[in-house]
Amino acid sequence: MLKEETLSTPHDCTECPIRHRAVCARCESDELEVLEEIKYYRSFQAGQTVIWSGDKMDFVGSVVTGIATLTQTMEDGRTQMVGLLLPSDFVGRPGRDGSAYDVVATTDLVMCCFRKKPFETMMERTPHVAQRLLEMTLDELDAAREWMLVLGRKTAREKIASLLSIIARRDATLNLRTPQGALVFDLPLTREAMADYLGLTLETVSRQISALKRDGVIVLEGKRHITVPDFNRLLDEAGDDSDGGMFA
Amino acid sequence: MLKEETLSTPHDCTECPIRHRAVCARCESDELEVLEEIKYYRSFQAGQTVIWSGDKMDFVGSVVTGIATLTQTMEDGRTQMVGLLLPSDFVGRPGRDGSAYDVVATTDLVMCCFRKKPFETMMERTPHVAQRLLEMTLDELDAAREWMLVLGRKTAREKIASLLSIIARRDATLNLRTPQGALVFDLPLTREAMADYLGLTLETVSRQISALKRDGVIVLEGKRHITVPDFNRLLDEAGDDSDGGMFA
DNA sequence: CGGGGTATTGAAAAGTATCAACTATCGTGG
DNA sequence: CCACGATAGTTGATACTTTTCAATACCCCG
Repeated sequence: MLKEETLSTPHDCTECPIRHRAVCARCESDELEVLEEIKYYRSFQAGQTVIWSGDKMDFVGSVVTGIATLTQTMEDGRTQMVGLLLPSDFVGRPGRDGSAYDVVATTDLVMCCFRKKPFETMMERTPHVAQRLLEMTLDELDAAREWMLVLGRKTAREKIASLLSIIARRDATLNLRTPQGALVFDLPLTREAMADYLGLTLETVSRQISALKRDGVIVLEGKRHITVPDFNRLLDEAGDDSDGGMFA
Repeated sequence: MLKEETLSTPHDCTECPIRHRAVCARCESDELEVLEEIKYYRSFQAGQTVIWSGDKMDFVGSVVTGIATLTQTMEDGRTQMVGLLLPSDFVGRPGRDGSAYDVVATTDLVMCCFRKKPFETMMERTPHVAQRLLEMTLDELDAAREWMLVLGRKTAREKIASLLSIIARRDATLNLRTPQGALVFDLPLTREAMADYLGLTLETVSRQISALKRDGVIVLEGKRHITVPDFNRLLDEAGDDSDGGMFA
C-alpha cells in the first residue's frame, strides 16, 4: 500500500539542490531563516497523488527531487496534462484555497512545503519571494503558450518530437552527452502520460515513437531509454526552427 | 492605408475605465502620479499589428478598449492563438526585450503604454504594481491551462461551445441579458480567428456553428450576432460541469 | 453594379481514435 | 526456480472526425 511519509530530517536551505532556481532563489540569509521556520518536507512514492483537484491546500511548495504532473480531468474521464513539474518548480497558488488541478507524482518525489498562511504574509513583507514567483510564473505562462501551439497545430509525429526535444534539452543542460554529440536520456513518463500531455491516445504515441525509431530519428533501448543521434534532426521533426541555440 | 495614431489627449488615470482591474489597480494616488509620467496612449485600427514576434519592445501596457490577439506562427504558416486580450489585460513582459508573440488588434484598439525602463524601476520600488501583475499572471496561467484542455481533449463542437461560453460569460458580467435570461452578444472574432484560437480550420468552425444553430443551442442573426437561449445547454455542449455559478 | 473580404457547404482524402489481440517485463508467491 | 498475474507497451483492422480542395453564397462599400 502506498503511503505518504514525512521526512524527519529536514535539510538546511544552504545545502538545498534547488536553492538557486526555486522560489527562494533571491532570498537573503535572514529571509531564509524565516522560510526555515515554516517549511517541512514531504515524500511521495511514484504514482501517488499529491493533491486532488478541488481539495483544500494548506501549503505551497517546491519540487526538490523527482517529477510530478498537473492534470485536469473532464467528467467522462478525458484528461489533459497542463504542467510537468520538475525540480525547483513551484506548486500551489498564493491567495487561493483549493487546488485547481490534480497533482500526481510520476516518480518518487520530495517536496519542500511552506505553510500557506505564513508564506502569504511573508510574500507581502519581503519583495524577493514575490519577485521570483512572478518571474517563474511568467516563464510558466510562456511554456504553457508554447504547449498550446503543440496541442492546437502540430501533428502526432511533431508532438512526440516536440516532447522528446523538450526532455532532451532539459537533460542536456545537466549532463548526458556522448562524445559524438548525441543525446541520451530516460523518458520520465509512461506512454499514457505522454498521451495526456500531447492530447493523443497512448496507441498513437506508441505508433509515432515506433515510426521515429524506424526512421532513425531516435534509438530505443528498452521502452524508456532513448538516444538522439542528431538533435537538429529531432528539432526538424518537431517543426521548430532548427536552431536550438544549444550547440551554437 | 492603415496608420497608427498617437492620441494627443491623454486621459486622467482617475477617470480610466480599466482603473480598477488593470495592472495599476492597487496603486495609491502618489503611485499613479509616477505612472502618469511614463504613460502614453496609442490607438490601432482593426486588423493592425501592434507588435511582431521577435520585435524589440520598448514598452509594456494595458488594453483600454478593444480586443487584441496574441498568436504564434510556425514557419509553414500554421498559427495558433495563445491569448485573447480584453480591456484591462496586460501586454509585454518586464525583464524581456523582444516580444515572443505577434500582437494584433482585431477591433479598433486603444492601449495605455508605459515606457519599459521606468516601468521596471517602478516595479522594483513599489510592491503594488508587482503584486497586481503577479495576480494577473497567475490568472492568465490558469486560463492558458484551461485552454490546453480545450485544445487537447475537446471535440470541434465542444471547442466552439467552449469559446462561445467564454465570450458569453464575459459579456454577461457587463450587460446584455434579455428578460428571459437569454444571453445576447456579438462575436469579436472572424471564423478564421476562432479557428486559430481553437486549433481548427475555419471550415470546421463554420460547420460546427451551423450545427449548433441547427440544433437550437444558439440563434444567429447575420454572421456575428448570437443569442444563447439556454446558457446551461451551451455549457453542456462545451463538456463543462454545467454549473457556471453565474445563475446560481 | 461589381469587387474583395468573409462565410457556407459539399465531396473526397488524410489523420487519429477505437477496439482488440498480442507481446514484454517485472515482481510475487507457490 | 518457474509459473502466474499485473502493468506497460506494441501492432493491426476498422471507424470516425477533421482537414483539404473546390465551388458557391453573402455583404459591405466604393
